[in-house]
Amino acid sequence: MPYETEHIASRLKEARQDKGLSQRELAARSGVPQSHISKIEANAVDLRLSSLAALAHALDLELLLIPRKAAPAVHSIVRGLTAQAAGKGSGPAYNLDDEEDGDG
Amino acid sequence: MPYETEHIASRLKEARQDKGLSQRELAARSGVPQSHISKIEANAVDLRLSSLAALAHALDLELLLIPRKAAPAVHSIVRGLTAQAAGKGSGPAYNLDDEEDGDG
DNA sequence: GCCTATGATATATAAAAACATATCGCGTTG
DNA sequence: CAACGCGATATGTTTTTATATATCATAGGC
Repeated sequence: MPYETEHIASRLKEARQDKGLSQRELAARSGVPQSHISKIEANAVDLRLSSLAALAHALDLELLLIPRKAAPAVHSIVRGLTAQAAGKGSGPAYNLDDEEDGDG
Repeated sequence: MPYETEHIASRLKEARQDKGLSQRELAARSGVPQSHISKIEANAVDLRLSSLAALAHALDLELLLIPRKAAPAVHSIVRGLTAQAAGKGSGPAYNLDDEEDGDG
């Protein structure tokens, strides 16, 4: 029974687009064929860990296994960094103190 | 060129042992054969994402792709939770203030 | 000693990923 | 209109995973 891998696929696509890369450019960087990247991003293939690692590397991403209960905290951290990167120099500074609060 | 997948293999083994499960017990919970789990934990196979997801689910782990620059902060979070679980009721409370320091 | 459980290894088979290569329809640009 | 780049799709081949099943050496308990 497959557990959710859709989030991996969409995360890869989102990261590629955030970096302004085309699938062909990512193929050149990662060594994974463009046609395969298309399938991967559509979650149309059960890809190998080595392919995922190659794509993650090319997109400056880290593949992690974390305790499920740490996931909310980790998502907050990541969201904070993403917002910081997006609103560079304009948004509020990242607040470590707020971390344990959690946000809706 | 393979990028590091060893950390995934060792993370899976560590989580299984932390839960006091044998490979056969994990096989029963995840649907992945014990002989395959042995290879996976030895990083002797380039496993499929669906297999990884099944194992992660059985071990209460979440598979995440995060920005590389968020990795140190995330590792701190996870270490804090792990220490908290290990030293439940006896060790010091988890200190958020210490997070940014980082430890060697 | 016997029994049980463990993790590692072996064998054979089926299914699918990975790859190379090509091409398509679509949108944009000049 | 032609050219270009995009993502999606197709084809054929090779390699590898995943599986079932069995067995091994080792360790522990009785």
